Formats: sequence, structure tokens, C-alpha cells
Amino acid sequence: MVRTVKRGDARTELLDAGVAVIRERGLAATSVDDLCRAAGVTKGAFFHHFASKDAFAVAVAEHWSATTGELFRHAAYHDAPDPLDRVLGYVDLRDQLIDGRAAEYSCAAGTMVQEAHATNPALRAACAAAIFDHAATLEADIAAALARAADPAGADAAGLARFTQAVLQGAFILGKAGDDPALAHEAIAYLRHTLLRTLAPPAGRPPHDQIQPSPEEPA
Amino acid sequence: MVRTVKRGDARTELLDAGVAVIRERGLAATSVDDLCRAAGVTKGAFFHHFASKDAFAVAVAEHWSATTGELFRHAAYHDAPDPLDRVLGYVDLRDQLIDGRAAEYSCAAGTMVQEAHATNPALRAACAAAIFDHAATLEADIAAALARAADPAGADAAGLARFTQAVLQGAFILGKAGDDPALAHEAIAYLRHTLLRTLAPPAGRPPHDQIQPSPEEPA
DNA sequence: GACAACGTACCAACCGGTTGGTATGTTCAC
DNA sequence: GTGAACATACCAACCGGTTGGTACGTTGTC
Repeated sequence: MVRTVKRGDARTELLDAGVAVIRERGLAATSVDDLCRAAGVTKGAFFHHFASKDAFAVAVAEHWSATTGELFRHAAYHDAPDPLDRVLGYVDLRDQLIDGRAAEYSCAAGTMVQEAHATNPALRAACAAAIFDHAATLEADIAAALARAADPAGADAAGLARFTQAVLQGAFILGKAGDDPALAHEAIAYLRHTLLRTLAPPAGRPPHDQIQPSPEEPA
Repeated sequence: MVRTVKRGDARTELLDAGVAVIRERGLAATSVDDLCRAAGVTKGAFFHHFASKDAFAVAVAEHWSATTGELFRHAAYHDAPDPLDRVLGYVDLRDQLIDGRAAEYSCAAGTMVQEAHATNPALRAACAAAIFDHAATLEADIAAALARAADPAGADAAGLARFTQAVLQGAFILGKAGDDPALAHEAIAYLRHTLLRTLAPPAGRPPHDQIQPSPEEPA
């Protein structure tokens, strides 16, 4: 095989390729040779950097958590003065990120954990950390919005943050099943509406949004 | 191999075993030998009934759709006179079905479609049919409840039915990730609350429920 | 006895992982 | 500053086991 990446980049190339290929085909259906081909390196480089395919998968989950964490940490929605606007800004950003094929917008951790939850405890834990640590980044804004909400109705910030992630994961599955990102957009529109209702302040403000019309029929 | 199932049952045994094993480990990680072992039949029986592993997976999706369809078709919640009670009864049944390990409560179609969406169009379509046909069974009750709701706020029955499935699929993923069915219960509690708010009639009736307290922390 | 429903034996391709080895730095005594 | 000693990064070929799938024989039923 010809070398297509420069010396020192093999590990990062493999991790990036791993995210892409695993989001498209899943972990078990992807061979180490597939990964090496996608990354432009040889098998020797793969097993130099990772002890096993399973260890690589854990590293992919951590890489996924780190790169997406970076993306959201520097997003513009944090600048909004109103905590409700920050929460809705997060949802709107998630919505904007959904475009094209499911492999380009879905969650690598959510994909892998379905295959790993019963057979690979280390990978399950790494995926759980990616998902729940990300959920935790929403808690402060949700709690602040909840504190001034007119009708919080027993909702708690941590639970609502996890619910947000559940809807997103479900939105990805529906998008994949129907092969139509509009299905994911639709679910997120309902999530936005739910958050707005639960976190809406008592009175007088202009409404933030409406639920979008339903997409074309799937399949 | 000794025969452990009686003649004529191999196909059904394979499909039932397929649902169980695929829910636990996924499709690609499960070999044909695994499936035959779990079903108590030989490889000859497998390839007598199914042309390929992929064809078997499609049959599993259809089998899953048929058996779960049967379960919900005869459930007691259909007997409630109030359409909102029927919708909430469905959600409560979904909640009750979640217990024990994720492999025992999660959705075989949702699991398979993550692996198949980009590589196996026939299987993707079969999983889509299982999910969206099931969603469609909720539409009439949601539409009836929506017709008398105080504040439907632009929601439509088909979209809300799909949203319900998205939350359920996401609930399964969180349950798997945290290895804790309480996480799935929590997401469904928020779903119930959302449906109740969206479909609640104008006035005077007693409240149907409250959001449940959050579960123990995951991982 | 014919045909579906299997069981047994087997195969070529592919799998994750290992091997022996090379190219490219980095460290440090002198 | 330079060259020996060492460490890191990587490669091509290979290995034993597993994979999905096939060929063919056997069993039971109408």
C-alpha cells in the first residue's frame, strides 16, 4: 500500500475515518482493513497505535466526545443572555447540523452503543460518557430557565437534559429508517416545542416558535 | 448437532432466536452459526429457509413487526372510551414493557436499521415499515384527542405519532448506554407529560399524571 | 415415491491479529 | 556538531480461525 498520509498523522486519520465509517456501517460490519483503507494507512500502523479493534472503538468514542464537545463548547448560542434562548439555541444548532445523509449527521456513540452494550463494557462506558457528559453541558442553562419558568411541572434539569438527548438519538434513528433527514428535523421541532412549553416564562413575551409542518411521507 | 426443535419449527425458531440475539449483539456481530446454535437447528435448516443472512435479517424485521403488531393490537388500552386515555394507555404499556436488560425491551428494528441504513436497502425498508407502520396505529387516537385539545399548537397526529416513536427509540439507546432501564423510564415519563400537555382537553378534568422523579445517576 | 425439511461435511474468502523488518526522528556523550 | 544508541512510526507478508455459503445425503410425510 502506498502511504497517503504523512508520518505522525496515522492515529488521527484512523480516528477520523473510524467515526465516518462507523456512522455509516456500524462497528462490527467494519473490518480493520476497511478502516485502514479509509484512513490511508496500513494495518501495521493500526496495531501500532491501538491494541485491538475493541480498544480502537473505545478511542473512537473518546475522540467523538472530544471533537463534538469542542464544537458545542465554542458555539454561538452560549452568548445569549436569556437561558431559555441558550437552550433553544442549542436545539436550533442541532437542527442545523442535520443535513444530507444520516452518516454525516448521526451520533457515533449512539450507533456504537447499540452494538456494544451487552458485549463490550468498556465501549459501552465510553459511549455512555460521550452521551451523558454532553447532556450535562445543558443542565445549567436548563436549570436557570426552569427556575423562572411559569409551569415547570415537576421537570428537573438533569432529566430534561437527558430527555433532550433521547429525542436526538431517536431523531437519528427515524432519519436513518426513513432515509430522510426531514424526519429528524420533525422530531427536533417537537422537542423544541416541548422545551419551550416547559421552560416558558410566565407572561408577556413574544412566542419563540411554532412546530414545523410534517415532512413528506417516509419510505 | 442434536436436534432440539421438532420438525417444521426451524423457521420460527430461527426468527425468534434472531430477534433475541440481534437485540443483544446487533446483526453484523451475530454469525449464522450463532443464530443456528441459539435456535437449536443446523446451518442446513437455515439456508433451506433463507437465501442469505441478509434475507434472514429482512425476515426478522417482518417477524418483529408482525409479533409486536399482534401484541399492541390486542392490548387493553384500546378499550378506553377517551382517546387521550388510549394514547396515554399506549405510553403506559410501553413503559411497563421496559424491565430487566436492554436486550429484552429494546426494538429489533431500531437496532438493525442503524447497521443497515446505508448498506442494505431492503433491510432498511423493512425496519422503516416496522417503525412507521407501528407509529401509524397511533394516529387515529392522537387525531381524536387532538381534535378536542385545548392548545394543539400546530401539532399534527402523524407527526406526533412519529415523535412518540423517536422518543421510544431514544429511550432504548439511553437505557443501553447507561445500562439502566430507569433511564428509559425517565424519557418515557417526559414523553407522557408532553403528550398530556399537547392533547389535554380545555378544562375541569382531573390531571392525568406528573413527571416521575429522575432515576439514579448513570455509569 | 416424490418432495419438503432438514443434517453433515466441506470450501474459499475474509477476519483480527502477529511477525520481522525498515524509515525516520530524538537523545546525549564526546 | 556528529555519530552511536535508542525510540517511535510504520510497512508488507503472513497466520490460524471464522465467516457466509454450498453440495449432497438422510429423514419423515402425504
